[in-house]
Amino acid sequence: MAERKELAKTYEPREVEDRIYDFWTKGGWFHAEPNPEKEPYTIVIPPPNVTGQLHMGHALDETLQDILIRFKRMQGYEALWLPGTDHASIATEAKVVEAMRKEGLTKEMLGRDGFLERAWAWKNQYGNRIVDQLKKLGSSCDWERERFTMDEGCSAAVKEVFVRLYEQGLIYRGNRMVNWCPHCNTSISDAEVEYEEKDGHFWHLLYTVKETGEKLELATTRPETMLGDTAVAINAEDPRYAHLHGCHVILPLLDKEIPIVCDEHADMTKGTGVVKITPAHDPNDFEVGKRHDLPMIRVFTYDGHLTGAADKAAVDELRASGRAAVDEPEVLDCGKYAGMTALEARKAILADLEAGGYLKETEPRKHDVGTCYRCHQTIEPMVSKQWFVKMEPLALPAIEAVEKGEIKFVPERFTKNYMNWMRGTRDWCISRQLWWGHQIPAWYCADCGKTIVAKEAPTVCPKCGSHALTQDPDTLDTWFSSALWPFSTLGWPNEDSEDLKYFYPTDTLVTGYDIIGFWVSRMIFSGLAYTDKAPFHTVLIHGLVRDAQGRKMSKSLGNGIDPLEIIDQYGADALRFMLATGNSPGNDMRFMTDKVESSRNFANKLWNAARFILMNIGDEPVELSLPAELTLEDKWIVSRFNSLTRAVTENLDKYELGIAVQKLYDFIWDNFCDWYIELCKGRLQGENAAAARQVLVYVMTGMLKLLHPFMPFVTEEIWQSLPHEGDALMVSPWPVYDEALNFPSEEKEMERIMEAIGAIRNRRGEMNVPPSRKAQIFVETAFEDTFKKGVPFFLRLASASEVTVGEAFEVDGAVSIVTADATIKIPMAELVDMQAEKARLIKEKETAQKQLDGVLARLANPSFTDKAPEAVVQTARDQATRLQEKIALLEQSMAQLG
RNA sequence: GGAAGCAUAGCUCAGCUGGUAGAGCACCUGCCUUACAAGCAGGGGGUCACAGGUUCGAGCCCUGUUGUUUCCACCA
Repeated sequence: MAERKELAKTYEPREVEDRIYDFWTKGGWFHAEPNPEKEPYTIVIPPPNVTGQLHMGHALDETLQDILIRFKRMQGYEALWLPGTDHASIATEAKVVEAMRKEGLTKEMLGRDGFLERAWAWKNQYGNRIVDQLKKLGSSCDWERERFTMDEGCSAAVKEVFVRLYEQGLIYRGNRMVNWCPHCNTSISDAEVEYEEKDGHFWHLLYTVKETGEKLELATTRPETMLGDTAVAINAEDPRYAHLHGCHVILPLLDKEIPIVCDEHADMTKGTGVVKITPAHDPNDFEVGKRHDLPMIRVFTYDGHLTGAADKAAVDELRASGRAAVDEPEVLDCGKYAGMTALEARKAILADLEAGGYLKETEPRKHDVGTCYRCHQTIEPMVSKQWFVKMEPLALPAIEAVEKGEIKFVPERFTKNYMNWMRGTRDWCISRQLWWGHQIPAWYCADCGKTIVAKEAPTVCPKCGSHALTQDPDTLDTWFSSALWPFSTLGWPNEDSEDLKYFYPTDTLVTGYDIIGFWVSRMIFSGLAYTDKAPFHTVLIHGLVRDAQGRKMSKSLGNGIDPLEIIDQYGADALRFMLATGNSPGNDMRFMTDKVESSRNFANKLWNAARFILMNIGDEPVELSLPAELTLEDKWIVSRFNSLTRAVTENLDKYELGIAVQKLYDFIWDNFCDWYIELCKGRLQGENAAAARQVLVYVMTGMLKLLHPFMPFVTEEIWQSLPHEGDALMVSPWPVYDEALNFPSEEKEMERIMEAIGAIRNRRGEMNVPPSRKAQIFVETAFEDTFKKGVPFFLRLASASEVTVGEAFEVDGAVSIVTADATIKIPMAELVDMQAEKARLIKEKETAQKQLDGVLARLANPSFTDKAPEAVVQTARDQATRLQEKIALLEQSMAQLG
């Protein structure tokens, strides 16, 4: 048994948390190893951005994971919580570029190697910050296994997957419509585009039909793309334009002839039914262009300016050399507009259109604009040569696995969310024009144009023998490596890895609903495709932590609350408890300081209960088992605790963490502190103190265990101070329900006494009698044995000076208090207004009568007694009996008052 | 346009497979009762958004309505 310590007067988390965390780490209890004696339980952390800072969303996510991991660890599983960080390509690169900008440096000035050196230095400087912050929360991660998405193992996995998919034809490179962010200077995937409503305009333009000379009106929100128009489209069914089939229009400003095509994309009901077609800069137009074999003309450079002579020359040269892809778009020399930004070009082009009489009208209009999820700049749809993952063959098994129940979402409704995403997903653009990330393992031969995809850099072109090979400069989407996280961190692609064999597939994935599409879905199809197994069986989805007004916490609003400040002020346990309480799975929650405060108060309550026990233990040795003889109140609390054990365990198994923690809170505060400790106080002064101490320690220890996953620090600290077996609470065995400790009849008896005490307190309160005014009480009851056992409790908890239990008493000038099991008479003549007393009894009888009528009405209904379950009917009968007894007792009291 | 969530006490939210409404905070009353005033005892306060339906019985299931939030798609 370890040495016991004195506990400070109030719980001071700041003095406890770091010390306890250190103690756990030194104990090595966070570490997991393949162990054939035990069942594994594995969670991989959703890796936070390596240069990020801990925010409330992380705090919630980590808290839930730590609760599950600590619970399973105590249950005897080999519990592994595998931590790590994500390289977060765009976010990190942007930060590094920004820092460089302040020094007057650009990426180009440093070159790729120089830039990467700085990026790694940045990562090494800030990468540990988030890890340290996770520790502050109490996260019991296996830090010996910490991983990074760009470390050697994860990089090997990335290359392996890329090469495999390429060989299977599931990765291809081509000119496709992508979302181009001119600010981040890279393509981004469809999932990374966020739509925001912005004020814009609808410009109505007039194009002249070559054959008929008539003006054709069409509307556009992006006039700056018109230089790249290669057709206008009408609907074949549209009677207004039937006569124009096969005709042409003259494109203003360029004075160029382009065809009128019939295409279903032209919607007769929208606008004038005529739509301009810019295949290189609009996703729909791209499709129209393909259907009608229209030329694609690019008018934007990749950094968002209009193209000029040099841009055109570069592509023309590529074409002349024969190395251009067949689908390489043409580039226009935009002449006077060349070099303008999209916005400048829009102004200039509109001015010229107006001057030429081509602008009919400008209509203000709100519309949704695609923006980059990182920088929120308007994205330009653009045809660009990128790498893509062919999604359909990968999505099908991923849909099936969820349909078959191999993977379950909790709550279940998020399955639909996932399915929608999976079914609707288009090919995934995975190349990014960034340097921070996994460089694409593809090399191009300068001499013959051959593409070589390999895990190792080739030295010679297998087709022509040339040595002029250059690697694709692009890197992969961050989510490409995150998708492999559940197995790349466990040793994959090495199939013989002991860790992989033992810990994979993992068990539970805990994450927010906002990244089901980004991440969860991609891990699922990746796991199925490369390991043949679903990477986890359960996805526990939680909501967002919002601010007190219900708004999303964001940097721009400045309404974010720093979890570290909350921890500093209230303690990690209070924060964790608050995040786990009063919230059902998948729902958003609001962050409110008073909720943290009340959690902090709860930690302090527990702390003081422990102080009380320690004070009473003193230097006495205490047996850790239950005493042989249990009193009524002992059996009551032990039995209640036994049920609590089952309820908490069941709810944790169902991922109902909020319900589990609520039950714990109620038991600890109400049953244990407010009742059991008070019930014990008398006994602790007497001869039977040892047994009471034993029960107190027994129940307290059990509560600490059940509460430990939620509030690890304070529970460990208390446990260490109490008599205990073993090294640490965090690795002590989880309590198990024991039928031998179930005492329903004692629970019932105790409740009779507690109800009577409550009724007395209530009456005294209503009559404003201070507790110091003790009074004699007479208990008339049919349960004499029970109430005789309760005598000491009445003395202590019901301000009784003397208690007499019997069948009937004649007491003059008494207040009558009636429960279902007893009538309590308190002679307090000087305090009693007999008229008021009588009125009160009448009112109470009326209330009881009303309730009784309701119950009797139900029982009188034959369809109720026939159809309702027997237990429900029986409850109603019992209720009726109790109410009848109560009414009888009330009548008796009224008769005595006269 | 498609889908989903939410609507319960003054506020923030629980209420798991239908059995007759709970907590925290706030409010009112009385208490420093030797673990805790970050506390103790007691109290007031709810047509469970609205309208129908199923059922012996609905906060919970079904349909519709309103308000609100979110996701996805589209918007020339």
